[in-house]
Amino acid sequence: MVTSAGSRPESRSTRVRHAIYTAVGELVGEGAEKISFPVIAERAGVNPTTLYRRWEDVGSLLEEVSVAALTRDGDEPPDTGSIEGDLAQWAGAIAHDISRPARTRYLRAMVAARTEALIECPVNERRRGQAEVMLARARGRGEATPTVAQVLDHVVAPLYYRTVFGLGIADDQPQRLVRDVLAMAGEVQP
Amino acid sequence: MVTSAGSRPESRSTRVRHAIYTAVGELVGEGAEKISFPVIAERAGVNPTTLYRRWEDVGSLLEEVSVAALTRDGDEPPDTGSIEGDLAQWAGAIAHDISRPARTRYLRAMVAARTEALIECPVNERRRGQAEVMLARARGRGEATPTVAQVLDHVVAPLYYRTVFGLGIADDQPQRLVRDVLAMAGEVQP
DNA sequence: TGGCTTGCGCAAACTTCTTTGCTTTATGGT
DNA sequence: ACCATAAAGCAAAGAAGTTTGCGCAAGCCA
Repeated sequence: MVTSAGSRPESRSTRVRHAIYTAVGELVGEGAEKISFPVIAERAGVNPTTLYRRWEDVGSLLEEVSVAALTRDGDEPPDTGSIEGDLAQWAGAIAHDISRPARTRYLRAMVAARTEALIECPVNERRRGQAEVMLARARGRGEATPTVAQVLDHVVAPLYYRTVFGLGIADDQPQRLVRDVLAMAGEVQP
Repeated sequence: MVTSAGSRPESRSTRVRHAIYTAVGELVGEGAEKISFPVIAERAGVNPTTLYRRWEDVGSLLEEVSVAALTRDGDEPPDTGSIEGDLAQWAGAIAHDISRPARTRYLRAMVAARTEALIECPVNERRRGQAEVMLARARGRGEATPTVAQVLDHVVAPLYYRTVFGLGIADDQPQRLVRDVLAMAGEVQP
C-alpha cells in the first residue's frame, strides 16, 4: 500500500527485515545485556514468531546484521600521496571505528557467533580490498611496499586483537604499527 | 569424609568447584551449543542453585574457567639458542594450541564474555611474560631483538586474530610472522 | 480483476531458565 | 565431641524463551 509513497517499492518482507535490522542495531548499540528474539521483536514491532522462523538463532541474526552494516559504508581508503601517510590515516580510522563501544560489541558478537567452519570473514575481506588499493597505488609511484598479507597481519590484526580482547588501543599505536610494517618493506626514509 | 583418603584435604566447596570447572571444560570441549547453568550443573552433578548463587552469569564462569586453565599449564618458552629459533618454535606452539577446536571455542567464549571495561587480559599477560623471557635471553647473547610490544603485536596478535575470526592459520604463517618481526629489530642474517 | 503463493500475526501449549525460602550437610573452632 | 557457621541441596513458583497450528493479508502473475 505504500509502494509509491516513499522512494522505492518495498515489499513487506523487506520492511520487516529492515525494522529487525534497525532494532538489532539499536540494542547492540545500547549495550543491551539480554538480546533475545522476543526482545528484538518487541523493539522492531514485529512478532517473535517471524524471527524464530527466519533465523536459526540470535547469533546468526547478529552476524547477518553486522555484515550488512559493514558492507553498506563504502569508505574509500585514504590517498595522501605516500604509502606511509595512507596507512597511518587508514589505521587511525580503523582504530577509531572499532573502539566505539557499539562497534566493539558488534565485533565480539560476530566472534561469538562463529562456528567450527573456516569462513570468509567479511571484516577481513573488506580490509584486504582497501589495503590492495593503497598498495597498488604506492607501487605505481615506485615506493617499496609490504605485501597485503603483511598489512593485514601487522596492522589490521593487532588493532582488532587488542579491541576484541579488551586491551584498548593507545593513541600512537596505529602509527607504530605502520612504521613497523614499513620496516619490513625496505628501509624507512629518515 | 574423604579428607585423608586422597592426597590433600579438599573442602566441599573445592570439590564442587572442581566438578563445575571440569563440567564446563567438557561441555566447551564438546562444542555444546547450549551452555547454561542447569546444563553445567547436571553434568557436574551439583544443584543449579549453587551456580546461580556463586556466579553472576554463564559468561563469568566461562571466563573464570578459561583463566584457570590458562594459568595452570606452566609451559616455559623454548630455548633454542637463537631468538629466531625461540620465536619460531614458540609461535608454532601457540598456533597449534589455539587451533584446536576446544581451545578456539574457549577463546571465543572469553571474547564474548568481555564487557565494557578494559581488563588485564590473562591470555595477553601470559604471552607477554613468555616473550620477555625469550627477549631477555637474546639480549644477553647480544642479539638484536624486537621489543616485547612488537612481538605481541606482530606475532601473537595475528595468530589470535586469525583464529577467533575463523580465518585459519597456514602452516608457514608462524615462521613468516617471526621473520617479519625480526626484520624490525635490525637486519636478518642471510 | 481475481486467484495463488508467500510470509506474517496471533494465540496457546510447552520447555527451559531463574529466583526464593527453607532444610540439610559438611567444615572449622573450642 | 559439640556447637556455630558457611555452603549446598531441595522444591516450588514465576518468568522467559521456544514451538506449533491456523488464519489472514500483502504482493505477484495471468
